[in-house]
Amino acid sequence: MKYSSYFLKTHKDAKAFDSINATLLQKGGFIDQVMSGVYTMLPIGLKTLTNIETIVREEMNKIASELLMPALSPTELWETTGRTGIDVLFEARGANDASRKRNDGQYILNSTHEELITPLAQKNRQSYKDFPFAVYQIQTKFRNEERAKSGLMRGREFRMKDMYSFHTSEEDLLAFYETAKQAYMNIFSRLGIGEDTKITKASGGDFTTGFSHEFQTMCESGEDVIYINDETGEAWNKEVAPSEEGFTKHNASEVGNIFPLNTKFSKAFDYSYTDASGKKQLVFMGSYGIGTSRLMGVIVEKFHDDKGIIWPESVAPFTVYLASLNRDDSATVATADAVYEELTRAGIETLYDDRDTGTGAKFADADLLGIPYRVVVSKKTGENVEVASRRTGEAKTQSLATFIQEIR
RNA sequence: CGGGGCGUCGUAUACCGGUAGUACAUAUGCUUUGGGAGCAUAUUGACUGGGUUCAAUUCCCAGCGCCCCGACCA
Repeated sequence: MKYSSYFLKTHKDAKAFDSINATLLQKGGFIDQVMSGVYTMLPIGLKTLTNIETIVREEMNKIASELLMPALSPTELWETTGRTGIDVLFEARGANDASRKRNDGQYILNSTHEELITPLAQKNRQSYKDFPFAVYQIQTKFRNEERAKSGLMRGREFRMKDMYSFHTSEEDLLAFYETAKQAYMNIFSRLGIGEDTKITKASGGDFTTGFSHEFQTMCESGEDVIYINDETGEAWNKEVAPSEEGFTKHNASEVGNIFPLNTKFSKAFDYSYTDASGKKQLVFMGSYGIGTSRLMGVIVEKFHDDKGIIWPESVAPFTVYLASLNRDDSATVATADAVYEELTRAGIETLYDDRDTGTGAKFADADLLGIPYRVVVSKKTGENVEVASRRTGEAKTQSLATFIQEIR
């Protein structure tokens, strides 16, 4: 991608927020705030988010089928489960409904999709032979948080992967639950935060008398507090309130949450399957969420320095930032063009800074945008290119062919 | 939902009861070109509604919005 034709604008003097991810992502032109807790994903931001979601999708496809449910749903579905009173729910109505004397609040902007998936599963899976199964989606969710804050870490409209599993017994549900846990850890490892992400026991809410589990990424700016047992390494959510003795406290951000729903929703929707003997039995369900846009914020919180973001290679919007210097020298420009073509042909995602700006501006953008490798072509580099690692800061001059070979 | 702060060019900010200033950005020209370049010129602004006043961007009230702290977060 050529910088000159990309819809990208960095902001040298962007406002500094207390939240690092809000500051850096806006300064780097990844996101644009529309209102409190609501952001546009700009092209380079969307590319990053898509990389995160692709990793999530690849791991989820191993255990579930992807589908896409609507953001809008009829209020009736939520009345079935009695969850219309949840104060984070957004209601929606047509702009002219009032003058047409129709009822207000006929629709809900979904904050989660148990109310939609349960009747959908019921339409399609009624025999014990059809079980177990799991479906998931990556979709935009709406929650009217009483206080949106911290950039992407707590929005009112945000991206989430939600999966739902269906079983004929609690044992089968719990077995799948463990499979999902493993899939989640695979995802967090691929995103570069595996070692810092703990599975914590948390309250099961009104779904179960047992625990639910949260995936908490240790992070200074996280809004949760977790307790890790010094001996066993077991982690607990603050709300479960273990004694503090023998535990180490960490700030953390909740990047995933899994719930054994058991029969709460199948009861509400009267969703039963027919067993081998012809009897009706209630379906057991589980739900599993990962906040993909929040993950993007958490990754920035964890990987940055005073110059900008340091994306892990797996999520970086581009692999290479090609800084073309000496744009007034046609031979050097020709070399840079050739390097760009070569990188592109090698399948390496490259942001080619072909702008006619000063060197400082290019280097500053390379650092701010957090692209893993900065490749410089200038009068100095001649037949070679200069390659600098964003993470280590180390720079070396080498042939392009060697560089391509090294990173492939 | 409680508390605090704020609302001024595209962005970040300053001043002011009577002509709103600066920086960045943008445009043009010249000079620059290995760490957010320099000079010159130009363009662009008071959240909304009400009140006080001869006069309100400034003071007061309300609404809306944003930031921060706390509570909340199935």
